[in-house]
Amino acid sequence: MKKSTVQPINPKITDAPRALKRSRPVQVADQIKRWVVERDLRKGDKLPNEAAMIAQFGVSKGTVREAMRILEAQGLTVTKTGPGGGSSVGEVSKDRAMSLLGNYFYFKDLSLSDIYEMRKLLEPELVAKLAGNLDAETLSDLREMAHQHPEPAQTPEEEKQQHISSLVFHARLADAADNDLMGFVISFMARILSDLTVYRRLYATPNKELWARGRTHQIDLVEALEKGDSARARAIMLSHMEGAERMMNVQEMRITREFMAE
Amino acid sequence: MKKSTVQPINPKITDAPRALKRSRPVQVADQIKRWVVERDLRKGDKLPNEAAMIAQFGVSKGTVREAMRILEAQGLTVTKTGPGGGSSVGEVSKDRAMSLLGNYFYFKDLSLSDIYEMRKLLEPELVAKLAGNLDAETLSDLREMAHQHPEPAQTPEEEKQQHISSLVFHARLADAADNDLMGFVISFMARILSDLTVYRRLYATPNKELWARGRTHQIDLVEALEKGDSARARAIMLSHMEGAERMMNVQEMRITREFMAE
DNA sequence: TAAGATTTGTTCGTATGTATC
DNA sequence: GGATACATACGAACAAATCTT
Repeated sequence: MKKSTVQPINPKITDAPRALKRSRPVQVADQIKRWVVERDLRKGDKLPNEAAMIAQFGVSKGTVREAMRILEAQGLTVTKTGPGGGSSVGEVSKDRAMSLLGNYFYFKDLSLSDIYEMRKLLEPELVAKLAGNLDAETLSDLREMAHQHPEPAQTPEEEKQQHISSLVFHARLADAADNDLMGFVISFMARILSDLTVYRRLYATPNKELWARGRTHQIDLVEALEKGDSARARAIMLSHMEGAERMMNVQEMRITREFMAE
Repeated sequence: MKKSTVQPINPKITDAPRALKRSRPVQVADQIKRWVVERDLRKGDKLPNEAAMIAQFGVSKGTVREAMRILEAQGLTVTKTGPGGGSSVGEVSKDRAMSLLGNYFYFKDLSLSDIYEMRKLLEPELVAKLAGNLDAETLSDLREMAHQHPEPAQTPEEEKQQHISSLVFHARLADAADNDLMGFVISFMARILSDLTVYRRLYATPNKELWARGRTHQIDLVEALEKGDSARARAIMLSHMEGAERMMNVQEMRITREFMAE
């Protein structure tokens, strides 16, 4: 087990006496954030333009621009040129949130078993909840994906492609969750797995048995979901996770050595 | 259940034909990221200084500075002034990663039951794994926290403080996890809960029974962890989660209406 | 302590690009 | 197409922080 220090949970309470020197642009960015929160601005709402901010904060154009870059980089604002342009509030996209979080794990060397431990806990529960509650469109999407690869992969490239398809299948399920937090975590794991650089080692030898089992699992799962059979859906997913994990558990995995943030 | 479109999982594959106009600073920031990844630079490693980048990329000083702000905002670099200063690679802190992810959920209106659903799945498993595997220091920290509030809260303010202490207890457990992903998710949930703005409603009426139960749970849990009794640790945690959830399940929760990112 | 060197931080003026009307 | 309103980018100068001697 890991030794670690107690993490401050709520900066507003525990970080009180810190008085770090924050550069002017960061201060401005913070003020703008506060401004947005105070007025409870939402997705499309516009911020003052450059000139107004220069006047408002008493800083130069360059400083304001740096501040806006900070907010943009965090996905909080978008900026357009031209008349009627300027900056406006923009909700953080799921994709960007995953990229930003991916940067954190870039330095962490997650193991495959870490990820599969989480998947085994979350994904069976997810499908159990989904059973009987999916709309027709989602079900037909899933069914289509399940039947997408009627033949075992012939080449490593095909094998890789099939694996990614499988992860898309899981992400589609995650998107159907009404629990946004659970959906995000599951999607994030699918994305990490699909970003692996070790494809070649993991999927170098097309594996007929794995292909057959994965395909059967998906088809059976869709059926259980449609019929509203929670217990069966859960069991299928757990079995699928265990199988996939067993197949990979020898490999040491490393997160894609690539910053994922846009 | 929610309708939603299929999310592209791997931008490198699915986003191929996008050719968004990226501003100069963003392009520069991306190039620097690639540069870092290619050379596999790590935590302290230094980047070229402003002057060198200006020459390297053929852009102005302002552009380089905006690029550096982008990287800083994502937690990827740190910059210092003075001789021997400049920018260097800096691993994304857990705290910042939580803030950035918090920005995503700012717009999402997570419900309390969403969070407790996840907590019930993850935290019992966490303590089951931890049982018998904690070092003496962590155990003594936990024991101390468990005994920290010998008396029930007298005021709403005390109540709030006790609740936060309890969340610190959970975060401390999360930090002891050897699964970084699981640890992060659990810590993140603790942070969201401690950032709630609805404190007054949730903890307005000091609740003796809740206090007694929470305290007993913590003390019993530490004992089970020390003795290596996985099953008991799991059961205690599950019971604790269920109790806490039941107490709160009437309330509609909203994420702190405050951008959390630094 | 003080001076000097180095590197980022900030400002201002000007010019250019871009979208809307 | 032209005018307008905005962001984008450049370059030169000076300010501030921090290290070294």
